[in-house]
Amino acid sequence: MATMNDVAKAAGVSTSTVSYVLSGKRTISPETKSQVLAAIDKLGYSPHAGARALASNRSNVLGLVVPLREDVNVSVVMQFVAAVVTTARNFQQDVLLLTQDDLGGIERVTSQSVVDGLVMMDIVARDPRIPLLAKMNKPAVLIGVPDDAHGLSCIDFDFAAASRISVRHLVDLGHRRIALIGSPQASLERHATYADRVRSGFEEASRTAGVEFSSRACEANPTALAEALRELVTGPQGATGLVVHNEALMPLMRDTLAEMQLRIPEDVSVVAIAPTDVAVSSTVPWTAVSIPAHDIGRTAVEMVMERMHEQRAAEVRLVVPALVQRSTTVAAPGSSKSGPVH
Amino acid sequence: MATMNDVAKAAGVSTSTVSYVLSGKRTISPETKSQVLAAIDKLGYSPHAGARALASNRSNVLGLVVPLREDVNVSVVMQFVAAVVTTARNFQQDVLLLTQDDLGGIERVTSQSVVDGLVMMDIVARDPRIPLLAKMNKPAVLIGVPDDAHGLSCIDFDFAAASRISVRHLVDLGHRRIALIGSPQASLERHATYADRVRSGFEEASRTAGVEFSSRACEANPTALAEALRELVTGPQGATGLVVHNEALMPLMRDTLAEMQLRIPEDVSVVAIAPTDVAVSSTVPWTAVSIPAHDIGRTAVEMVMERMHEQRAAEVRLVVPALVQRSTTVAAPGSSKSGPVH
DNA sequence: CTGTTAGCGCATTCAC
DNA sequence: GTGAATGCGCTAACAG
Repeated sequence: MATMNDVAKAAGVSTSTVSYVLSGKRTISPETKSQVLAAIDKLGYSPHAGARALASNRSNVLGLVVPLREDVNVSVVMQFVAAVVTTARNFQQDVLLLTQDDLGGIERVTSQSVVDGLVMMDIVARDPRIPLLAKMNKPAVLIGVPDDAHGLSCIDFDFAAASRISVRHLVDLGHRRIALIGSPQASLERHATYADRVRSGFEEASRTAGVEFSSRACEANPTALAEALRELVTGPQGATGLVVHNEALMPLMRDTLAEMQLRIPEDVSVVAIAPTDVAVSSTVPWTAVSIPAHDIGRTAVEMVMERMHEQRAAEVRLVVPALVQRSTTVAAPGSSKSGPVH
Repeated sequence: MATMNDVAKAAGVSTSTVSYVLSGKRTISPETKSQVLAAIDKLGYSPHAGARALASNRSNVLGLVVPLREDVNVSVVMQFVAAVVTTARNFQQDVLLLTQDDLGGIERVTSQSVVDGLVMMDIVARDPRIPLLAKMNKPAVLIGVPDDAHGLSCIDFDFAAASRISVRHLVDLGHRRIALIGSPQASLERHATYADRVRSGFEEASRTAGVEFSSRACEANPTALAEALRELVTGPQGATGLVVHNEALMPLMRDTLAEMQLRIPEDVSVVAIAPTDVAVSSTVPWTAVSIPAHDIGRTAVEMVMERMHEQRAAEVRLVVPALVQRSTTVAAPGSSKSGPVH
């Protein structure tokens, strides 16, 4: 409840001096500085965020728009959120949470200067929030790359490339019939950018390699997975290599295949496109392309902060994927290949 | 960028009039009111949150402290978060996110008046944040009941009662050897209040009923589950009835039991203590005590808001549990009971 | 290196 | 039913 004025009086200096020891925006002699700090300590002073926001025109709060849908993987969302909050703190910023569906919220917090900038997750191809966000005069970064970013900056994992290197890995191992088990139907239908890009990357790389391929969505439950596997692996497709991009399915994958009398990797090789922890937390770790959720979240905040002060051109950053071979991929049955060829 | 003054000029009235049409704190004639609203619309005016916070001493922001641990179930956390954000909006409040480990954050946002109140999740028995929070002069509500609430209000699901009715249900069905599969070890060790209470409720009710019982923690992976089941069910304990309080295990439960040649419910009856969606989203729905995460989150916000203006006594609210029998519990093998006896 | 001072945009108390 | 004036607590430009 003590104000800066109280501190100034107690320390026998002027208000601005107190302000400046706090902000460090001009040099203060060691003596006065220590007197001010002593007074601050003595009075238990802490600055009033609202007053500061009014005078400085900066709230030190970032908005984060998170999806709270059923079909997004919550653990990945949490990783993003954790990364964003942690990074924001490094920039002395707090994080205000907005939900996907609260369209008015974006406009409100931005026009009322509740936030200094925004990070928006789970972008879809033609996202109605983007033109809205672009109008508001605050720095914003999209996690995901929409069809038209309206001049906003984007950061994303290069899902298309992730898909392509997964395909190439399988092809190099001699697999000639491969399949993609993708996100739930709902993600595809709303054209979540990651889902679209994984699929197009998969199809493109498969065609280039000249292998037989097919792909399908899959819900996150054992029944749906079993059906997908029946269609793609034991069925007419007869795939021997699988790319799986569906975090929630990973814990079910091994058991479900086992029930169908299929062994990994002897009968079917599997590449996962999944967050690092999902890929390696299994008893037998997956050959996988890791989605570095933490890095992406951190970078998103850094990009917002970069644009906060200096005017800066919009950019699209894609995080380059890397495949790590673990125990779930081997040379195709009947193939002469004993390992990847480069 | 238009200010209230601009609006006042454009409407040919004074600033205070504009303020009052916005707040509704005094009666305004229809004519002036519509002129003001027209001016607001024309100028695209929106109030500056910082200025409002300074003048009114209210930020219209609630703080929410969420756990970002490994051992908490993220989907449940998300449900709470969604409920809190949604409810907060009904009270014209935004939500600022703080993480568990950011101890200084609680103090910062509260002493700087960044937030008007706080909701804190994942309380442990002797939570170091509680004395800290109690000192700050802002309304706060704990989700969970600690040993000493330091005068703060608490809301929680009555986990002890949930556990007791689960036990009684099994006992009524004739089960004489029962077991509890609980939260991961880490939750128990840090004395998360829900984990402690589920266990004590389980043991108390088992003793009262005079049945054999045992309980143990279980990590959220198939191997750990298999080991727990070997110990509790097929091992010397020979439990025929199981209470499971570990959301992340539920998707694995059926498969793991199947691998061990155990059928539900013929060989073992299972009661789940889990969020509603987890309990019913399975192919065969569980007999369960539902954790109403949404209700709890909503109530937490309501309690904070109640304490925002009027001084109000601290209280502890416990949400009463209810068990819904579905297909995973039947009379014990060899029991004469054909159903629950009341 | 330090002090003085004029706002930042809004809420609210008085006066009418 | 309306207006004028003051202050909320802080920042930053200006003056020294």
